[in-house]
Amino acid sequence: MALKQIKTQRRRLADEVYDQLVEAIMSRDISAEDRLVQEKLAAELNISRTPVREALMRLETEGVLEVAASGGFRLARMDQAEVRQLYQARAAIEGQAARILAVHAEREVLDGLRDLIRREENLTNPTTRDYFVANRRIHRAFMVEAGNKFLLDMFDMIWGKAMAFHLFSAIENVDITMSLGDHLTLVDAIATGDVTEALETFTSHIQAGFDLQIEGLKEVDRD
Amino acid sequence: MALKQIKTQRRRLADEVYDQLVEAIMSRDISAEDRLVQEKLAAELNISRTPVREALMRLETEGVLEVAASGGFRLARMDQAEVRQLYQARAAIEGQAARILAVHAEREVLDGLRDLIRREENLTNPTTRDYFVANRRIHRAFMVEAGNKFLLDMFDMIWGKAMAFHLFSAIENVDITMSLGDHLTLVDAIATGDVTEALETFTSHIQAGFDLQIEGLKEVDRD
DNA sequence: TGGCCGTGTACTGTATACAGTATACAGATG
DNA sequence: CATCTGTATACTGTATACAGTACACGGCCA
Repeated sequence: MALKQIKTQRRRLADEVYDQLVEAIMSRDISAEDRLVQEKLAAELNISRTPVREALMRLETEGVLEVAASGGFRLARMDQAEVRQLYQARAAIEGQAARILAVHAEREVLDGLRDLIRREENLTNPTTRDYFVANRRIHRAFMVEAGNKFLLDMFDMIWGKAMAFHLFSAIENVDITMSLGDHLTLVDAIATGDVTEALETFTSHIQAGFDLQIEGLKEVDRD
Repeated sequence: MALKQIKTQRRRLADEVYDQLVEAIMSRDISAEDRLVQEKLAAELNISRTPVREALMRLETEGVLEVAASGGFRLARMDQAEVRQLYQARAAIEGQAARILAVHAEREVLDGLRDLIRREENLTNPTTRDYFVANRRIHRAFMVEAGNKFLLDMFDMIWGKAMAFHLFSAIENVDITMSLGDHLTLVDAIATGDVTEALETFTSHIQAGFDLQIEGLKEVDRD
């Protein structure tokens, strides 16, 4: 008898609030101007302030939110210098994962990655958000296979921030298909087993994403 | 009239609790067997459970604590595989900082780092903890100079975990002086301006730390 | 004596109450 | 009319109260 363990994962209300906030941020229901106030949110969700407070503070330590001048929280802002830093950090994390994979990855793992990429990139008429989600899934798959939980944590943290700023998603104004298809070459680079090759390929893929990003930001500024 | 700005840094009780817990963990006042219970801690500190709870949960998300089976929190455990992963992550972060520094660092910055290293390494009869603190200060200085706040955050997170496990401190049973003096060569590697050279030097320095660590863990196990 | 079951207890999560603080606004004063 | 000051209020941080849950322990039965 092999029953599946009932996930007794302690599910706290704060987690629920957290998820809802993330969802709301991603779908732009929460804009940069909105002020998030504990009491108001609590009333809206029909729960007490305590779990709301916890979720907000968590998002704050993650750098997604920041305390507004006159109380409450606001979406954190990121200038171009910080965006560059975020991409640098991303390169560090994902580059390391690539190195690990180049040394350890077996054929089946790589094939699995290829399958996933083909599936995820098969988007019909995708929105920016669809692209962001697919892109994240693909990149995250590499991290998971690298099998380092700390790197994975950091990946999630970075992409969490990116989510808040609608980054890494190749802005609406730029042709996002440019980046698609490129992911398979990442797998190829790993398959060579050459650590430097893998690192370089990942780094330049991410660099290309950064360039797209900057391009997109410029377009937005032009409005 | 130039009055000094009163530090309006919102200081929450939770921060105070957090600091005290970190301090207690570092000085081994909290051992792996201890169970941290909100109510007890609150009573001991003579405050309410709320800020205690916040501090504990923060340490949990940072991976320093974990929920104990029968309620309360306990120091998280780390097996050798995880230690290896932590060092891998460390190499990713600090290696990237080294690359950045190799490209950008000016002479004065490097001289400043050399000064700091000489000061910090000048330990008379150091305890393991002294060594840990000095080591962290040195490595953190590199990160600060690299000027990437995300990498710095991750550095702090990694070393926070390390603190909880008394890692990175070159275990008592191993000659810690082996690692001292090595730090100056890190600066030299950066000074060459060669990105690969800088990365390699940092990586192998960290690798050496890992080897020492494993050595130390074996010694402990032998008891 | 060993296993099982019910009850007590210890601890958590959530709600609410209270007090302090910073901001905003209105009124006063030159 | 502009600037300063006092007061209201909006929001937070902390304390406390309440209810649910999971574990442990002791008693009961085989």
